[in-house]
Amino acid sequence: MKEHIVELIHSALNTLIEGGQLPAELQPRINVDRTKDKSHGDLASNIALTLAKPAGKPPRDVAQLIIDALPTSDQLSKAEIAGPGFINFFLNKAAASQVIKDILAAGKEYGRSSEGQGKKVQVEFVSANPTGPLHVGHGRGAAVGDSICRLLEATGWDVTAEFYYNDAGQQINNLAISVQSRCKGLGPDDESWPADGYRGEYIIDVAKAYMAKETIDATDKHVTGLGDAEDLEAIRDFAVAYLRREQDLDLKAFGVDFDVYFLESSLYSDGKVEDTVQQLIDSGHTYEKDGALWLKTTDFGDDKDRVMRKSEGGYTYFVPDVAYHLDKWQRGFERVVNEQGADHHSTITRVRAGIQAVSEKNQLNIPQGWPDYVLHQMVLVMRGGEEVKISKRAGSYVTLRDLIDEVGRDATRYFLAARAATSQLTFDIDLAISETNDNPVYYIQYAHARVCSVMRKLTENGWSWSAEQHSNSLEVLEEDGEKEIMKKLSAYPELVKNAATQCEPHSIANYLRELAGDFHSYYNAHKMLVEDESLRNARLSLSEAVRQVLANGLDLLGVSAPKEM
RNA sequence: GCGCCCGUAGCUCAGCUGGAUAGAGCAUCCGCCUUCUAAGCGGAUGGUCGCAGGUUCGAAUCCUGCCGGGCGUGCCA
Repeated sequence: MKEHIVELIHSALNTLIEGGQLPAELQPRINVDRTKDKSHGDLASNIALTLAKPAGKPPRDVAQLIIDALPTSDQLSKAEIAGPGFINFFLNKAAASQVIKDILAAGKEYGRSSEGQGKKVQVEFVSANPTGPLHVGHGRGAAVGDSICRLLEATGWDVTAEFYYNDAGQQINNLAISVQSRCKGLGPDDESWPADGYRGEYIIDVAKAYMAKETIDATDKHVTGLGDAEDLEAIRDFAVAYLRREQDLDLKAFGVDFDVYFLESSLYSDGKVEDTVQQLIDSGHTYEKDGALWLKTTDFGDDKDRVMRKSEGGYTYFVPDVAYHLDKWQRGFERVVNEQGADHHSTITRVRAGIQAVSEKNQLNIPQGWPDYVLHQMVLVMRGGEEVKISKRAGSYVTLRDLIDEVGRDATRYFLAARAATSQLTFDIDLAISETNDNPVYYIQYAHARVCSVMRKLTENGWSWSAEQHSNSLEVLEEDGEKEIMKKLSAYPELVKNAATQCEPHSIANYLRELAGDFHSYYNAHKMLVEDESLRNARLSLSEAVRQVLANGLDLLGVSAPKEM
């Protein structure tokens, strides 16, 4: 519909230019927007305002010229000047209600598009170290990342959801010695407790399982505890497998699936880290200093160079990360979205610098801004009116599992995805638990259930309705509430495209809240199951269209759409 | 010090590729269940869009400088 209006304006401008009423060199970008206020019609353009100066005429005069030159359209009832020079377009009934037919015909496909052209995109998210349970911050990453995957899939991308396990490095050593200490019966208060040890209670569970020789069935291997507190290697393997399994269970409970679990350790065992280091050296962007190997990240916009290989011989964390991303590129992902916590911000410049150094040398032509990053800000957890400090070492935790158990999967997912990633998020546990009924997600689900309920009542009354038969006589829909809903429904496909392009699932959440509100309001004011058959069927068509869009939108958030509540 | 993010109603947050009187939920107050699920609806109260400049016909939105908060700024990951 927007495109139609743009074409009309375009045509009008051409007419005016040909007629000499507007200067020929105009190359305006024609902007058409949905109006906020219904008195402004359905769609509006500011074209006359932007053309006023180059045309040398007052905006309202330009608007009048354009309106007079508009070709006739069978979809408009009128176009008028408003305010300083906006042109407001009013759709006629047939054009306005077309959206209902579109939705009923498309069903689950409504809002989906082929923008991505089937190209490969990888979304990496959560990527928690297997050193403890997933906490609320990981939950935010899971909710946002999974929604981004769903949005990209809905807009025609070939999506791979990937989880990167940092199962190598110092954190894992800390985990191993922490479990070992627990195996030996030590606690955090003991003198010989390791300085960097994890103090959380869950370490005791891991130690007990190891000593009891339990078998862990992880995604890709089975590990059995040896029960030997002296065998640090065995403890490490067991602990990692144990915690990976716990994380997998949490994610499953959260409704988040991954296509690929990538192990950092595989980059070492496959020689990719060594290979990457060699390529970086060959690129000429490295140097030795103070017994360490440095990458000249300043060649790529960093404010100082960074150590790649420490003087003691180990690599710093970003080196395997560079190797990992080169691997992603080689796997053919021309678009990669990394969803992670904002505390990882500093890695971006380094990873991109390493990628560019290798790309430059091997002429890989990796774009400078590749990969994309979506960084979510911290989640502040409130409990009992106080902030809960999240510290893995101190063992102070709000786990994702706690939230799912206490608040519910749907509400937790909605809550964590409904805010812009760039904003800090305050998750008030008391509020989420005690006022469950006021949670927006139930409000949206209830709207969906209400339509289902009406449909059930319909059959109880001996009436029937079907999308095929009753989506054609919609001209009886002329209440303000009905028009508002149709307008909102027609905005959905564009919303999905924007949300996918910008990686902003929260806009879907907000939209659904508004649509549900419009529907509840309408439902309360107008009876659906009226005696008048044509009005009844038209309203049912509208309701079913709302239900469909709510269901489609909730699916993008990974939230269920219940038939009854 | 430097980099990134944020600052909008009492609280939690939308709105930010500039547009018409700044929105929602919660909280507070007043109403609505013999009627398709009241997990709902209607109404009221509540805002110098952190501050100051600038660009523009037009700024919560863009630019600059301040102020305040968060996260980084490791030969930790």
